[in-house]
Amino acid sequence: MLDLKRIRSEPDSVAQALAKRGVNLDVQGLLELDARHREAIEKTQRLLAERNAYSKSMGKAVAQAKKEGQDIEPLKRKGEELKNAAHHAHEEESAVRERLEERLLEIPNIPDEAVPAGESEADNVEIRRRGEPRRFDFDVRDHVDLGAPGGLMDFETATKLSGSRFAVMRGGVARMHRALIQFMLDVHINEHGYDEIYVPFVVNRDSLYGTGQLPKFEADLFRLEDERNFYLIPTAEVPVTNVYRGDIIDGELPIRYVSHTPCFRSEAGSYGKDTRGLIRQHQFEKVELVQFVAPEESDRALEDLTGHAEAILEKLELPYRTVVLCGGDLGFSAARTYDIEVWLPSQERYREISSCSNFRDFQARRLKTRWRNPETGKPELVHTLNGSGLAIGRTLLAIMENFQQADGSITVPGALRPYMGGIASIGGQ
RNA sequence: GGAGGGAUGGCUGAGUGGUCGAAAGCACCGGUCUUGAAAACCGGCGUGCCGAGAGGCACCCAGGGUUCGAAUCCCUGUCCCUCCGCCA
Repeated sequence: MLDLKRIRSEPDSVAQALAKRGVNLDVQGLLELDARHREAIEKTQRLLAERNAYSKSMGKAVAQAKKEGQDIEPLKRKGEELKNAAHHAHEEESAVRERLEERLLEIPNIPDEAVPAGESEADNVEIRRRGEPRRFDFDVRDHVDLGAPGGLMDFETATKLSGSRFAVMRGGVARMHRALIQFMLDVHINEHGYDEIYVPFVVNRDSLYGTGQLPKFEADLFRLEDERNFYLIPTAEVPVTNVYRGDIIDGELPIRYVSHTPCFRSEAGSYGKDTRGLIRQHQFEKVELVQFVAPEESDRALEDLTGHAEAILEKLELPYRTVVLCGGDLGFSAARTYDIEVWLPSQERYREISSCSNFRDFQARRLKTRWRNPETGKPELVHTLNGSGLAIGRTLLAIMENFQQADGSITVPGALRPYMGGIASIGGQ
């Protein structure tokens, strides 16, 4: 959520910044609502103050009237009038506030100044490239073909069990999938200073509002048929960031959490896109990095966090590049995002494997997550960040494709072997 | 699933429908005293919103209601605790 005070004080620069992501903000309408809202507040408060003062004097007045044998009814009637006036004013105020909040909740975050202009993925700007794509002296297979023998990767069975966009994995592939989770968690805990946290995979609506999936992106979510309004998490970002919803954080910042969770996405509107293989699934695993930091630290924190995700690719010897998302490709809540893309030999291009974002105070304002700034002693909004470190399924398929051998077997990257009982290769034939 | 009890400021814990944003203690911050510290004493010590300011308004789990007036009464929901049942 944007700071209404900022929209009020510099409406043009806000509108201009949002234009960079292709959003046309109705500043005029917003400011009008805001003005009406504040008028309504003042009116309500004035009437309430009157009512309160009158009520306070009632005790004595009633006693006095009784002593003199007077009728109390007129006194009550005056009070009732005051009550009704205040009540109506309050209802009006609530109605205006509701409309204002509805609008505010649908406005995306303001992109950083440094975010490049652009409309789509094609306009993202590459900032670094690491590792050399391998040259193959045989015909490259994609992960679907590599995983087919022995049903190591079995999409037909998954379709029977559930439908399209699900996977069944067996044997060495399933084992590597599990190994990747352990490997990534260990690296982030031991080398990057994150605390592991385990969270629910089912969340309520408040949590989804907090991080920004709702109200606008309901269609991307799986909702449980349940009167409690539960949703399956689309990413660990939701439960992990919501850990501090409504809190004033007591301890020191930064707080760094790493969490492994499954993620569920209905992928509405993606029909015909990446239908083959593991790239786009309704269910996938992810190791997620989440940070809560002091505002002045968030720029550096994003660089750090992105580096932590990149470190995994380097340890796994996977070629990748990192891009800055342009305004048009930026997610709803993000002010700045780096996508890390891994090289896929079968597609001869880089594909997203991690997305690392700085949300600044956008999520914190929705979440009401604050910390006590030691310099001012006052509660202030924190900055939140997160990034995949990494998406497990996509890492798995990247390893399969990049480490494939002519016989169809897959060499296990050195860093992963301790997590797979020391074996050097899986699959094959 | 059944029966009962509860939710008050960082913590503990009072609170009769009116003068309660709320006693008291602890913790914390500042001061006096002290060579220093402790003790003692004095003062301060929640959050948000409106307002140029003075000040005002709201918040005692959440949302409704009764009342001139609600932390206190009523309804609904959430969460926690105890007991029974079931269960990985």
